[in-house]
Amino acid sequence: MSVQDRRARERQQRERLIVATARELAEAEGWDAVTTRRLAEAIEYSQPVLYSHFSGKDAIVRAVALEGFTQLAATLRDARHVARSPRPALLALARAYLEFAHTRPALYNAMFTLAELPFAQPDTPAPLHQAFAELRQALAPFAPPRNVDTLAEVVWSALHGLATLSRSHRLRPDHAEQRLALLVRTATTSERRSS
Amino acid sequence: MSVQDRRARERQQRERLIVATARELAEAEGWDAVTTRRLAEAIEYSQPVLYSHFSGKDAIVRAVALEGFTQLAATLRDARHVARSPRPALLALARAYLEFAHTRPALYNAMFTLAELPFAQPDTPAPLHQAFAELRQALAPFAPPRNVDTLAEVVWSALHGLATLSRSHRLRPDHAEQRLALLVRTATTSERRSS
DNA sequence: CCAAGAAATCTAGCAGTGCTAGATAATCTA
DNA sequence: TAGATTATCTAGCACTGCTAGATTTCTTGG
Repeated sequence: MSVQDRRARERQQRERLIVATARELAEAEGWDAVTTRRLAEAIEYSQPVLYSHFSGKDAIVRAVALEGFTQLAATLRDARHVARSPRPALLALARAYLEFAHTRPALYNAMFTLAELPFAQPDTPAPLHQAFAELRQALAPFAPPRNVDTLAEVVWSALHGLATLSRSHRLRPDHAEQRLALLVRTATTSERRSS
Repeated sequence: MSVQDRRARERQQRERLIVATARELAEAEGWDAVTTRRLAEAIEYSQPVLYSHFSGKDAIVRAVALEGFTQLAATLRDARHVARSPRPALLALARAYLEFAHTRPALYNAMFTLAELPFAQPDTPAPLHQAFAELRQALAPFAPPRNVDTLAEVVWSALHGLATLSRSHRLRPDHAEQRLALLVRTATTSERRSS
């Protein structure tokens, strides 16, 4: 059985190579540059090899997106943990979110517009749930327990909207900090836990 | 000179036909179905005719998007005017925005993810400015004059985020009303004009 | 160590895409 | 009505995602 083990290991490694290469190519030249031919050439295999790992190009994008959610979750966790009190923690998390979207636009795009990954559903992949959980945690001190999820969804929507709209040049570029401050202020003052 | 006038008129009419057909095809079967061939066939002309009106497919999508912003602005204005006091007006506007995005997903997609239309810039097309102005008006009673634009940008981001995330099944489907209520509540209570 | 079987990989091609050069048809002017 | 201008189409290019069938590589029993 050792032969099959080795083969499985090599397959897995090559699969990781495909996903990593797709991500790098997208981050370097945009998703338009990620064609099956270019991707195959970059990993030094022929096109059909891609289809022995993934059902199609969509599935590759989805894999990149999933990887992105793992990274985003880690980024948010780190940001949340540097601050000690709840409000600075939320501010740091929000800032980290927007910076993630801004510095890795291709990856963010895969996560939110290219790939179709169900979220609020039973079969939600773990990384997605985890990223949302970070936001939820950061907001818990500011909402009555029953409403934390709703607040998290709204704040997440706001962050996502800020990220995408500012990316498409639809928000004033020099007011990012004001928007962030306003968002955190409203999210933390309107729904006090004690209410 | 009457001949040229008639020709210009016919050209303009055909251009409108192209844009309308593109929109209808997209709303009926999604943007993937809007290929230059199918579009040409639908307007009963050959492909190159499209390129005598538009520089490429992108420009057609952009025209559809622009038309969409005109409609959105009108929808928001109507919603805002049915209510008499500021808060119900904002609630109605927000609801109308989300309903617009929900009932016309292809059009909304063209407006916000497919087409590249600069916004917060000197050469922003009028319909875009107008749609934003409606939101601005609805929020004016709830923010100090200096911050209206910032508040409008954040609320718009939240609405856009709610629209796109719920469309990709990343928000709990049965909590749309709670999210809307929470958004309006926070937007209207945190930044009182008198502050 | 070698031949047969199995597994992995590649070559070549399909149907579709956006877009365009050059030929053809329709229209207007004199 | 002939010539010039304008409008339109046919045919094709280079690209896309994807796949059937040939080919090579590896594994294993004798």
